[in-house]
Amino acid sequence: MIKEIINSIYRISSNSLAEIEKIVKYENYDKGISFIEKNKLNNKEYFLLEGVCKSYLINPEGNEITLSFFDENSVLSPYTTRTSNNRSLICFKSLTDIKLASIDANIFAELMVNNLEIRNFGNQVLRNELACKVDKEIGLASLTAKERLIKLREQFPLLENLVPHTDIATYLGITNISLSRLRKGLIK
Amino acid sequence: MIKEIINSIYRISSNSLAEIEKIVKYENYDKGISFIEKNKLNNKEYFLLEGVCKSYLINPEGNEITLSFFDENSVLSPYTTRTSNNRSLICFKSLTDIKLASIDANIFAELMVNNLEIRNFGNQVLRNELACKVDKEIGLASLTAKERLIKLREQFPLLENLVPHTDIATYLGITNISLSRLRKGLIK
DNA sequence: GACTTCCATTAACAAATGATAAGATGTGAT
DNA sequence: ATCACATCTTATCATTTGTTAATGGAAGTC
Repeated sequence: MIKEIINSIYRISSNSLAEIEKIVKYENYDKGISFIEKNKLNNKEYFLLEGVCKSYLINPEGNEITLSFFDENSVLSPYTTRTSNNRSLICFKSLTDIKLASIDANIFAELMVNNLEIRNFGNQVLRNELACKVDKEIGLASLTAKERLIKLREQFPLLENLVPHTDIATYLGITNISLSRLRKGLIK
Repeated sequence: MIKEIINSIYRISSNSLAEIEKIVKYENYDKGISFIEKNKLNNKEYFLLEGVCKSYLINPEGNEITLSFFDENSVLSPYTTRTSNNRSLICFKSLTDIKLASIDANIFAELMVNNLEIRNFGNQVLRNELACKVDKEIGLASLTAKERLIKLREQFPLLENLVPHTDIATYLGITNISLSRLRKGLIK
């Protein structure tokens, strides 16, 4: 049900909701699948119904650097912010088995132009995405790694039990060895 | 002239350009002025015509943390990405004397709805903003401070001669003492 | 000119993080 | 049950970065 996800971000009328539900499709992926790959075609907006996934990029050394985590009942980064010329700028990978709802990004863009409620919803998603990035940016620039871990735990309490610690370490901007040390230091 | 700025981002027809130019106003600020303040009303889009400015936030310790630098002939972060309920989420300060062109954000939003070219321009600005943030995010997560400084110098070669080093240090996520060390290490 | 005042640099020491390598644990396949 | 494989932890040492304090220089004020 994407209704709850949408309304938790910006409340819209059932008419507007119906317009979106008309074009929804569903996709399931096993754990460990890159369902959006860099430089490949992709023209969808996504809702994560079940499971956990991450957005990431490969750095020059060939390592995956986690950009964001996504928990169930959330919206993945909006199409316009991760796409240029229909090609994806970043990758998304399932970290558990996941269930997605997807809609065509072009049709959704039309709905945004023609429907004020949907436009407001879309813009709110956009602002949230930016706010998240600014928040992370500040954290990386002005918090210690330990403080960043504490903050991440507030956002995703179960994350360390669900996903490889390497993914968490690259998100925090440290090595997985350092993460292990921080975890130990936080036990007491 | 905002024409060159707009066309350097997304080429639009002279008709569309005229629609924007009709509503342009101009503002000048001396060095060191916070012309957008957090939690205050602001409803403008900005073009930076001359000078250098930064966006920033105050961290819990009361220090200004630089989010981005803006050089002449660039667009400042778009309204939707830095505003919620008409209140600014972040601050902007001039680091030199600056000349700005501004337009009403609500009128611009209407232009985006009604004019495909302007919509494409606006969306490109949005994508650029996100791409910048992702780029910085990756840098903070996977580069050393020295590498980040080298990258910043590629983007803004003269920055260290124009603005206080403290502003650069908080952008890089280090102290100004560390910045001084890195500068020395990069001289040879 | 003497005086602040602000900034950048440098030094010395402490703390945090990285790199490498070596165990330990758990899972799945056969 | 055993083996291989991946993952997390731990240990050791090197490097980077932070903290505090002192020094020096440039710009502005009186």
